[in-house]
Amino acid sequence: MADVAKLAQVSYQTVSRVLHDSPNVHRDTRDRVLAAIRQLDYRPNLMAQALVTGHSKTLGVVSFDTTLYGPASTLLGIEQAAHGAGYSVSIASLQSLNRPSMLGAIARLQGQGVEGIIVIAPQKSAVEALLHLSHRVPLVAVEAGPDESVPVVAVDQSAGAASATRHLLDLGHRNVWHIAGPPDFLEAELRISGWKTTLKKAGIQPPPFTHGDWSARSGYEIGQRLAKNHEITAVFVANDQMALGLLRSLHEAGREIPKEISIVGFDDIPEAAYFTPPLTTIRQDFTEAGRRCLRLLVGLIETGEPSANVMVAPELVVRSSTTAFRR
Amino acid sequence: MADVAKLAQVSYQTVSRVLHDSPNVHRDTRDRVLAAIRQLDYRPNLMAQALVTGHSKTLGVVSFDTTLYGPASTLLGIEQAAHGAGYSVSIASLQSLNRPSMLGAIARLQGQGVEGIIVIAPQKSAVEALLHLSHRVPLVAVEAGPDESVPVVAVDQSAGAASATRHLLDLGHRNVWHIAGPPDFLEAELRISGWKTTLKKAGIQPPPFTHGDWSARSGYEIGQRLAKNHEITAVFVANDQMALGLLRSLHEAGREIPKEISIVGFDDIPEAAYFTPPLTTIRQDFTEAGRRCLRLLVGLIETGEPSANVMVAPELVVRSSTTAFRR
DNA sequence: CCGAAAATTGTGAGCGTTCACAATTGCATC
DNA sequence: GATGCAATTGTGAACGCTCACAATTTTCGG
Repeated sequence: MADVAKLAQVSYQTVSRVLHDSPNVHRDTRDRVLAAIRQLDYRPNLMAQALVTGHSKTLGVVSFDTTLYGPASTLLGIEQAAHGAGYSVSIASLQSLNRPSMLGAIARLQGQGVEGIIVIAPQKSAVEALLHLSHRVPLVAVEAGPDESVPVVAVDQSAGAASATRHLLDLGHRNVWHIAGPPDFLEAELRISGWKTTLKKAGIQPPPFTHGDWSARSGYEIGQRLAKNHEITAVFVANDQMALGLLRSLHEAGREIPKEISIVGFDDIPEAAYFTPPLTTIRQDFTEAGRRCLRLLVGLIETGEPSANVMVAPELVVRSSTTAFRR
Repeated sequence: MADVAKLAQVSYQTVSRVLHDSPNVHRDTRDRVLAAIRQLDYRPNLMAQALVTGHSKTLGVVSFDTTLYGPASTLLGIEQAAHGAGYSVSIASLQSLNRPSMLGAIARLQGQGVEGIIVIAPQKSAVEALLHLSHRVPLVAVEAGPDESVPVVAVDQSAGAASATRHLLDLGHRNVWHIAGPPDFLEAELRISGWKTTLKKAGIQPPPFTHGDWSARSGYEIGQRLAKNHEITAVFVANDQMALGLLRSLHEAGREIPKEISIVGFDDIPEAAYFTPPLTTIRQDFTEAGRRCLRLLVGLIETGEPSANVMVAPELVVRSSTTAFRR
């Protein structure tokens, strides 16, 4: 900066003024400084800036497995929105889901001087760890349930599950079976409850269900068991990958989809439309959720405290894996 | 830090010494300082540290679409390895693939004070933009081809394509068709050349091929055309998503897989084993590639200049989408 | 053409840390 | 008991920037 000042024959302060386009600097001076900046290809040192102002303009994202479509898309949404809002994004991925790991990741980010943190880790154990934070940082969580202490952006899982179930019921199915996500996941729980509630409202006793682990493999294995039960005409699966596995095991068992069994997934991953058969599913707009998260967090940072939790509505996408039940 | 010094009745310098466990500090003093640090829950300000040392211990990752399985896994590998090496990771995603966008992302990261940058953007246009960097930063690219000017970590695409093709040939197929990736992608090009070379070596004239865009949709559309050609008995598809689309269109056209047509994909995404039928494919270890990248970059940063490019070997995974050709 | 307000520019200090020294202490040696 | 050397601790300056204020110049009503 001193070099620029020298070249433009002004003080370093004036350079700083030009950089922040403060109003009280003469046109000529500004032009001279700007020229010097360009000539020297000067770029302000953000670290120094952050040191003195106390604002790093950096956000942290803690996540568990960014390999999955959902978290990856959310991260993308966050990054894009952050860039738009003038923030940069630092990531810290969790190796395991215990409290020390979560606290460690957050501490790491704080040490880096982030101004706020977004947590993408929808496991109950992860959310619980958030309640034991010593240092107060602005923090927003994705899909962390309606907890009082942490602001949250979430897709309305329960509504999504309900509309999946209702869709199947509307098609004439007498009952809807369910393959759930892992018990530790809030989303899994909410989808179970949306499914159960819808069935009960229709006067139907929810059949037993099994927990998968989100993977196609687990859907496949659970499917092998379900395939033996010839009462089943409709299954709501808690995510598209497990639905894929289910599709495969039913196919192997010689059951025709959707003629014999209708299936609804959840997420609408890009591949879902090309499964055999194309999967009816519930679309979640992960990227939008990421953007909302960011807006919430920036609000928290810049205006102070409060902000209402945000709910993103999911949407039923009907394809060929569901059809009317003919007795 | 001053507070800690006061509480421990030493100078700030001594606190700094304890923090960096320099050898020449008395046991008692060290204990006193450590106690003070704990009592005040003091954490050094990394920004200040970075400002004075010039080392931010931060790396940047530029990527185009972290929503895809490959880049997402690579990013995960990078982050984990970075954490292990004491670096943190900042991300910048490209909105589009032109040079200004790439240069902007890099500039943004540099402004943040990153010590090195990893680029995950295997498009030719992206790689080309890297050659026009003004500021010299340690930089490593993933899958950027054997370019002289940028160190690269890559999976041996050509070898992977060759082993896919050879596998099909070994099964007795007289020819192997190909669905390629988008022309702008180096990986797509290398897979084409691996495929062509293998065919030619076997004395076979490579049939015409089509470019898809990696998506299941494009595989589906190309498949609809291929389905009409009854000469085809084997197809090597440049990625698993397009293979999924192909599977679907062939299925719709009533062609049986693998009885009538054998198919090999590329990537081995987690879902590939549960396609109908389970997909024979070439596994790439993206996470490992990410780790290697990081090692390369840290080497570049810490030791100075050189370091050989790294090749990661892909691996053929045989499942049920391929079978011996019976004339 | 004077004085005051406005516009423009410059100066000193400090953000939290490390570096390069300088200063002090302890302890064994002669 | 003086001498020297290692071990330990402290001091000033600097990293690149912004803040608060002071100093200077310009502008303009009367």
